[in-house]
Amino acid sequence: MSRGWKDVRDHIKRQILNSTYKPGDKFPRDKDIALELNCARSTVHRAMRSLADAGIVERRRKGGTFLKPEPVTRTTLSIPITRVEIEDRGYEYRHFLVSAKATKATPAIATRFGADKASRLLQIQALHLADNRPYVMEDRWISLDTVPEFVDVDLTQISANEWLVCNRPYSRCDVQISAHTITGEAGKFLEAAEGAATLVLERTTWIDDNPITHVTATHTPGYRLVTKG
Amino acid sequence: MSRGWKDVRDHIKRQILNSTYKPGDKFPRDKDIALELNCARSTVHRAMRSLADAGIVERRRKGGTFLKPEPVTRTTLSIPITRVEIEDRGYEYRHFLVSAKATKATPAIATRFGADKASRLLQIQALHLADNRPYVMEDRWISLDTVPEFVDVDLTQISANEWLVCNRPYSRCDVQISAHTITGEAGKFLEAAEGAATLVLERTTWIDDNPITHVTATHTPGYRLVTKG
DNA sequence: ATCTATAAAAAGCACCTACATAATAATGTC
DNA sequence: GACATTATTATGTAGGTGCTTTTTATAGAT
Repeated sequence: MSRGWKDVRDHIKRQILNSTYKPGDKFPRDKDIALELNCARSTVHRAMRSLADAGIVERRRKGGTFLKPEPVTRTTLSIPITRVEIEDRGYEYRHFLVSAKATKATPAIATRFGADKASRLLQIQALHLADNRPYVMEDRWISLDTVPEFVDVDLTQISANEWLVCNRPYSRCDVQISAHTITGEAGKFLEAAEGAATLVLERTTWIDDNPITHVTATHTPGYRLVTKG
Repeated sequence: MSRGWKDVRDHIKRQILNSTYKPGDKFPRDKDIALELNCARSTVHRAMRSLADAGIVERRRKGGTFLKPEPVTRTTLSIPITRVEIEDRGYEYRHFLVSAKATKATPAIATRFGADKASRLLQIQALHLADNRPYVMEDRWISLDTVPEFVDVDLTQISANEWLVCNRPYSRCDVQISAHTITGEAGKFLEAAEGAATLVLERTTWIDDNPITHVTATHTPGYRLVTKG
């Protein structure tokens, strides 16, 4: 009947499309689907897992496989190192360290990192430039408890962004995206008109339960974030 | 040595962490890693594929497996049906059809859909409300060539958003995120102050090579998009 | 009736074999 | 030397077997 796991996946997708299964419905057991399509259970398993990864289907041991009650659009956002992002667009990259100082956590940071883990912090402000024009301004907090060796990094040579991404793989990353009108200081550094809309990305990364860093990246007006999925 | 594919994955992750492999480096063949870790090639394959899916590693037939030259933060964005998003936040959902008319494609839409596929279009503007307060305004184009049955949908009963997501699974979806200051008409419907910053999500969905719909969703000021990964 | 232990069911995983596919390297031809 | 052909190689996939894990359902004990 069908040949590869992608065919099986597409077959099931098609059934979802023409309402053979409706949201919340239970699918037959992998074994039975395999029997029906004349393939191995592992092939159905592979197809179902890909559908589960895509958020289309939900699988539970013993329970079986269900069509997700409410379809969700799931897409992948790729955030490269800022230098790479700029160079990929064909611009010359430069970065500029605005300030770096050890400070006490603001309540917002303390909450985000966990009250007990927000000691020994470094706050860094930096500007990334594309062809000498402002591209993104970042306001970053770094946990020196988690990354003590960061104090030895020469931030005139490498940006905190690049050093951390390259040297501190993380196990978890939260991202928040919002829009703001530009405020005084950021506007000055970004050379943007007062009141312009900017896209702001906030990222927090963790290694196990230890916070590595939290960045608020304010982009120049007109910036677009593109995803593929 | 190791037991499951997750152990193999974590073993490799650990090696990446402590610079056993540096960006751009080539990994041994799956077979050799399997030999070294005393497990089956398929187990290594499973682990490597998960690392490839996560964007950490790159695999090429014949070529082998490489550590991605430039680490990329990859995160997943989930966009539920607007009704569900609003109800999940504990608000009462309502939607309001502003306008629906058959019109000619703008150059922007023609480019996006493909010049030859931008005939027979429907343009819809709708407002989604949470507890009777504006939540998001959508400006949508629908290809009636791809979705002819859409003309029979009663948009006072169900939003175009929900009908399409539930009835027209797509094979591809592009998302673009940007920030804009609110303009006259959208500002009126969203009851937002002139000049406020709004997060704008543009989505285009396709079934094979046929465009289904393109939406520009303008959110109320203060909206935050959250991802987990 | 309520809680608890046990059994059963379905997905998940590990391992194996065999073959397919695609990209590269080596070779031959002009 | 430039180009086409062929061989090689590492990943990708299909199929099969047998076991594990988790969760549900059931039977038993109080």
